[in-house]
Amino acid sequence: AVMILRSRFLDARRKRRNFNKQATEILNEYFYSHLSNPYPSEEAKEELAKKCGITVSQVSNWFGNKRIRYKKNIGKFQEEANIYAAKTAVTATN
Amino acid sequence: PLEEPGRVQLPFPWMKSTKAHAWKGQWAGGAYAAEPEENKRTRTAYTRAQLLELEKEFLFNKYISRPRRVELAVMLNLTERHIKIWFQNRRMKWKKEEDKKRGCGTAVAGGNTE
DNA sequence: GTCATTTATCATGC
DNA sequence: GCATGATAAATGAC
Repeated sequence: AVMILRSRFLDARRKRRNFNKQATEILNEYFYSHLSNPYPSEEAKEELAKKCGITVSQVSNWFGNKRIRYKKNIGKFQEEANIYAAKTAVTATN
Repeated sequence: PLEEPGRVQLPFPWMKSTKAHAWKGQWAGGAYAAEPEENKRTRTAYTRAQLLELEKEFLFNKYISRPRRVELAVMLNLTERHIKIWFQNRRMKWKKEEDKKRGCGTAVAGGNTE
């Protein structure tokens, strides 16, 4: 009689698996090189999805989570930001 | 010579809370002051019974009429706004599910011969 | 109305 | 024990 509790219980919904490191690299690279406006267009999302081997929805999820978590605690991401900032700075000088 | 070489990323507009509640001093020169616990966005936790009724209704009608919405609001002890928004979100979810089902059998992108 | 997004919350990974 | 991806209310642009 208790089974009906927890509407989200045995749903196949929240099966999460972490993205592989390379995908995360690509997403972070885009995020930090567009920090002034980290809102990829639909086309950009498709391209990112392809490069990362994930779906467009997953790309949207990632950016949504990243934006909210970043702005909620900028300090926490400072180190990460510097790493990727340095990475993209190389290509910027050319 | 006080400029940071590593450069602190500027507080860009998107980092500001969309609701005027979270930030006070804005960004004047990089310093910002967070307003404490003003008001958090509340997220209503629908009960199982409420969700069951809403789903049942959605099975009949993807769009709910105004009179029916009033009726349902009373029956479920929710506001009309709650129900309106629930149906909007539910339609979006439904569409996503349909798109997923469709994409399987028929031709994937690449677009031609059609 | 749709729809991308914000936000809180959930479930899992590790 | 938090980091992280997914889901679902709630918001706002259009």
